[in-house]
Amino acid sequence: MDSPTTNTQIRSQHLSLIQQQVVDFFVDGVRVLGLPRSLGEIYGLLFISSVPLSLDDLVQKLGISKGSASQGLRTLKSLGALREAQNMKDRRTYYEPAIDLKRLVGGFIREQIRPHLDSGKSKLQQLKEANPLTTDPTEQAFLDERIERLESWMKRGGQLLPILQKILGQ
Amino acid sequence: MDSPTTNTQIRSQHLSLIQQQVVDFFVDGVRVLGLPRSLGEIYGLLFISSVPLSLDDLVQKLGISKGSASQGLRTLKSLGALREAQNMKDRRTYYEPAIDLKRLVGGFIREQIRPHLDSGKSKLQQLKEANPLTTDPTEQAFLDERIERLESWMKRGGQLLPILQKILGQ
DNA sequence: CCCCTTGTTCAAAAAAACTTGAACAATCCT
DNA sequence: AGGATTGTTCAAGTTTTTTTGAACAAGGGG
Repeated sequence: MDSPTTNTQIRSQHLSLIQQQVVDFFVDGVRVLGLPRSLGEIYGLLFISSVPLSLDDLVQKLGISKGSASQGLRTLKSLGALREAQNMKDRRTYYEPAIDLKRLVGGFIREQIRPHLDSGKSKLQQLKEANPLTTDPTEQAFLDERIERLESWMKRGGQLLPILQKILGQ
Repeated sequence: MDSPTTNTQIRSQHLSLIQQQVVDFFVDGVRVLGLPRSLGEIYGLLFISSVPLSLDDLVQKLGISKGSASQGLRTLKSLGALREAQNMKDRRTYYEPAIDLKRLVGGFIREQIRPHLDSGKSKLQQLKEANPLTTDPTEQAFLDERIERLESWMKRGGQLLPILQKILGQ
């Protein structure tokens, strides 16, 4: 609910201007999607790094806590937004961003949208079952009409997702 | 970032079961869209009311404050999600929900998505201008490639919106 | 005019969301 | 095994967002 000009204060001295700008860009981006800023910071920095980064790299360069970095990485993993790069020298895990839109959009839909759509559908189902039949006929007709409209909205939402993926996925 | 099973406690004794369920449904719905719950409550109650409601009706039935109702109505107006019904008897304003998806989706895109897309595009522009040319050639090529990718994402986002509206609008 | 009703504003309170950091687990290395 | 390194967990702290409510504007109507 805040404006897109809301600003982003810098929490780290360790980033170049370009890195800082890209991180900001993604911080805004994830905010639109309703995800916490740390996800945007992490993904943004990975996105603009030519080499994979470890958890510690993220902590140091972004100035965030280990806890945040760990949880952020976990969420990004679950969204399919990262790859683990194979660790050569040391036993740390290094991360690279997934950069194909299809994968990113797919993960977001799977993790963030589908569950809500599904829970919506089940609520709607309950709602239909609870619809009482006790009001007067005009009111009843009104309720039925509105509930039907909700169903049609949900159905359309369901149809939309595959189309979305198709359009955005290459 | 919370699960779809997060629950919604009832703040009002004045709603029928079906009304309560529809309100809940929309509370969840607006949450997905990143809007405050009061918007969902207000829109939900209007949606399932066969007669237009006034600000005071909303305050009483939903058990929310006048301030919340007033601001919620304002935001819903700006989203094109309401109509003001013409007040016959008294001088209150009565509200009805806009129920065609095209209008709702259009308003949401106009008010919530476009501004972010635009601000993203301008950030990206700045970013291109700031791109330093001071790093080594390999790194430079990498940065250019990534920035180009961001541009292509934004472009695709821009193309998507009209398609979305087309699909959802009837 | 003055009062009463309706609605808006915005600072402060409350709630929700996110981040931190210290304790803990897991695993590697000698 | 013991110590060191890497990563996870989660209660408590912080920040952000939302809601409240009291003061205020607007506009009848008597």
